Amino acid sequence: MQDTPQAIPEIPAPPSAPLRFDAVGLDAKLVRAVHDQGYSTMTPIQAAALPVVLAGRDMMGAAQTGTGKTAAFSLPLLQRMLRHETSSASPARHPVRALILTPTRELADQVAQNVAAYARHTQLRSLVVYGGIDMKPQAMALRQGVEIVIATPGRLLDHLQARNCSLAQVEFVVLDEADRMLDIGFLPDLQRILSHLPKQRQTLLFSATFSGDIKKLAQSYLQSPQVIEVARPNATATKVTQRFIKVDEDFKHAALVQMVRDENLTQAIVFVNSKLGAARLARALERDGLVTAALHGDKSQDERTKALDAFKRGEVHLLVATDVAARGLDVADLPAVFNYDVPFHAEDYVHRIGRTGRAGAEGLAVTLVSVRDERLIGDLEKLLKKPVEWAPFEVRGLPRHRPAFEATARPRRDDSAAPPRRHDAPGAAARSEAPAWRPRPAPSDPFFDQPYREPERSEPAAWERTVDPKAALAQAAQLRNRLSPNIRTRRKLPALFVAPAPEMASDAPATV
DNA sequence: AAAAAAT
Repeated sequence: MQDTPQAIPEIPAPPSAPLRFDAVGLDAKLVRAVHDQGYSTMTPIQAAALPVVLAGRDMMGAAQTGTGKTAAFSLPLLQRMLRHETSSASPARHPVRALILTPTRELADQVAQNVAAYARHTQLRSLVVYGGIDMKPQAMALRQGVEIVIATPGRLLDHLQARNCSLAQVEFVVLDEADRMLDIGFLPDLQRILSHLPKQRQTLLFSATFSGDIKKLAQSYLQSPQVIEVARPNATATKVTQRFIKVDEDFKHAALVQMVRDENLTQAIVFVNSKLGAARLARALERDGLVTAALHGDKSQDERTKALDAFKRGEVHLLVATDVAARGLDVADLPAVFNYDVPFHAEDYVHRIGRTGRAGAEGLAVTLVSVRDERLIGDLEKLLKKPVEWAPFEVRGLPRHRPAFEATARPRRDDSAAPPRRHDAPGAAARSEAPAWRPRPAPSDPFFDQPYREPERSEPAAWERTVDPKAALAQAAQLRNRLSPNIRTRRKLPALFVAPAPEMASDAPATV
């Protein structure tokens, strides 16, 4: 492993005029496919990654979400594969030559669709492989022979064990959302997969976030990699308006509904931290006249697919999801994201809010912070390298519903001894003038006491290339605003109607 | 603390 790789290919400086796909030596078949998708000029990450991948270099690419990472690796990868394109029908002539791994099934599907679109005019075949669905069709397709496999780790290992495919001929590996793929939960599977691959190969890592630790770990899987960072690493998209509001845990539901109404939102993803929480919240929100769907790992794959498709078609107002939906998912024109819970890992915040404000569009990200979420805010500020700005917010009236679990909650063992819980009687709470959000004495609270300190940022190494973030964003915005690939016409939603609860008739804020 | 990914 070397620290200072030689023979660094020339990377184009941030182009003053956007670089066109037909002006960078890509095969005409690929250019045609790109044009079919409605693209003509490259985003900065695409312009930067292309020559590196074409030169056969390993690379680590960090770029904001929604800036075209998938095309950034698939196009040059396809280009390289085309040099040895074969049209033989024999499976032996169609070994798996490229492997793309993703952390969720939905993302695998999405990447596969993009790859297939870019490869449509070539002889190269691609296949997506993941769990939760019948293995047989996948096995048959693998045995027929495919050059490109897009997969989640578990099912791929299954196929390897069943000898449905060999990875001995793989020339290219891509880890999408690489930092997630390298985290402790995925690492064992990943290592087993990588052990099937030849040492001699090209490895590409992509993500919007790379923590320092992961960067170090990643080095051991890469050979003298080129690191490409477009915009500040770990940065959140600047087109997304971020709003943090303080709200009592019991009033989050009401706050969410109120904001959806006030902002006239047609759609939003609502992120929660647990699968059970997602299911409960989705159900509870239905009672407010909102069409919701839950998306989490306890659902069957069929349900997951249906939920996401319905949301993408615009038939669902609110998609209540766990972090299964945090990364990579491209929902066209999504106006807003809510963090009903503050994510456990700060990077996930970046990924979550990256679902909105994509392709240069405006987006709104609202994070609901209760007392129990507060300690996570510190981590977030460290990652964002600035203190969060609290937006003023008041819940008008009172929550219409008790938390869903109230109805079925079993009495606690020592229920008689326990002090009455406030959410047992939300109405009573207000009548007795209990505050919805209890402002705590800020000066004495250690959370607010800590002076904000700018985290140290090491200078990027000489071989790191940083593209001007402003130019990058402007370019991406301009590009994707004009062209809208893969955007299906959205069915018109019925006008958003949230039945006002009797308690909400009053505009008097519940806050004291 | 949680979620994801194989069944």
